Amino acid sequence: MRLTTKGRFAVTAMVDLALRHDSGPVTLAAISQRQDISLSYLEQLFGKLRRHQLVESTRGPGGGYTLARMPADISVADVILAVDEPLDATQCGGKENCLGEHNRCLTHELWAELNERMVEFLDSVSLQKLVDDQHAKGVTVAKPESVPLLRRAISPNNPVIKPVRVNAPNSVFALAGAVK
Amino acid sequence: MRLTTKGRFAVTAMVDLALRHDSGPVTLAAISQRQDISLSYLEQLFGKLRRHQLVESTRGPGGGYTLARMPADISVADVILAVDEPLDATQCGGKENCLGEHNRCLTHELWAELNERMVEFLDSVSLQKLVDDQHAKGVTVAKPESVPLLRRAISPNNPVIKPVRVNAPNSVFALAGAVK
DNA sequence: GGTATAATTGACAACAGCACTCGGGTAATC
DNA sequence: GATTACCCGAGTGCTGTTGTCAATTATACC
Repeated sequence: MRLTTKGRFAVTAMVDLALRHDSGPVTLAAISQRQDISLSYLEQLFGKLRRHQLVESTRGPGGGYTLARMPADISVADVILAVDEPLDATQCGGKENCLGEHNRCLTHELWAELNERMVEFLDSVSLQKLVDDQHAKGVTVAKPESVPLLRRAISPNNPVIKPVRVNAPNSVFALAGAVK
Repeated sequence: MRLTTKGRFAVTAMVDLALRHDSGPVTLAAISQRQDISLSYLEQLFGKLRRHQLVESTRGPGGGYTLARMPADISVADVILAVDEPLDATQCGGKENCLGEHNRCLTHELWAELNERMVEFLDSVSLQKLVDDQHAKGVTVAKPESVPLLRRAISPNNPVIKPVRVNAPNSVFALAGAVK
C-alpha cells in the first residue's frame, strides 16, 4: 500500500463529503474551494472513487457527489486503495517462483506482513470516526442542518455561486493545499 | 509520513544488513546484487542512513556498512523517516495560524492523528523482529558463515559483477524494481 | 412543449517533480 | 595498487498535478 499526498487529498475530500452527507449532492467546485485542491485533480480522484463505488454522482444543476454508503461503512483504506490503485505491495507481486525455492524473496513475506497490518489499521478507521473526532475536538464545522452554508450559495444576496476569492480564503476549512 | 518504494528499498537493505550484523562490514555491491537494487541508488539511500546515524561506514578493502546500533534498537520507522525526509504530514506543516482560530484546517488534526498512529506502529517493528520473523518462517537466508553468496560474485565463472539481465532476473530475490 | 443555457461530470493532453539509473571522479584504507 | 566508501551531475521514466475541452443533464425561457 502506497501512502502519498494523493491518498490524503482523497480522504480529505471524502471527509468533507461526509460532513455534508445528508444534505444533497456536493459539488467538486465547493470541495475544491474549501480544501484548496485543484478542481481537475478532484475530478480525477472522484472518477476513481466513483468507479470503486464509493461515491455516486448526479449531473446537472444542483448535482454533485454523494457518498455511496454510510460514512461508517467507508474506511480510510477503501479511499486510499481506490485512488492509489492496487499497486505492488511486495516486489514479486504474487509471482509463484518467489516461494518456489527457499532462500527467495526475503522481502515478499516481509512486506506482505507489513502491508497487511497497515491495511488492517487504516481499515479500522471509518469516515464516520474521523467526522466524530473532529466534532469531539470542538471544531464546529458546518453541520448541514444547523449552518446555512448551502443556503448562502443560493440566497439572493449571493448572486454568484462561486466567489472565487483566491487570496483571502475565509471558508470553514482554510489552506488545505500543498503548502510545501 | 510518506510510504513509497523508496522506504521499502531502504528497509530491505537494512534487513539484509541486519542479517549479517555480526560478521563485519557489508558492501553495497553485495546488497545491490542480492536485493537487485541499483548500486547508485543504494549509495544515495545509505548516504542518508549514515547522516541519520543508522549505519556506520568503513572504507577500504574489507570495508562496507555496519548497523550503528543493535537491530533491536532500529525501527522500521527510523529507516523510512531517514530516507523519505521529514516531509509534510499535515498540509499546514506546523503553521501556527492553523490552530489560531477554531473552525480551521480540519485536515490538520486529522492527519496528525493518523500520522502519529502510523509512526507508532512502524516504530514498534524493529529490524530484529523482521529478522526473527524471517527465520521463524523457515526461510534460511544467507547466514554469512554458511552460505557462499558473496563468493559467487567473485568466482571466475562470473566475470561481470553486474549481470545486467533485465528480462530474465534469476537472482536470489527477483525483480525488486517497479513491477508496475 | 421544445429549445437554449447553465451547471456539472468525464476524458484527454500538458507540465512538474520525484524515484531511479548511469557515469565519472576522489579519498581513504588494506 | 586494489578495493571500497563517498560525492556529484546529468539523464530517464513514472507519478502526481494542473489545464483544456467535450459530453451529459436539469432548469429556465420562449
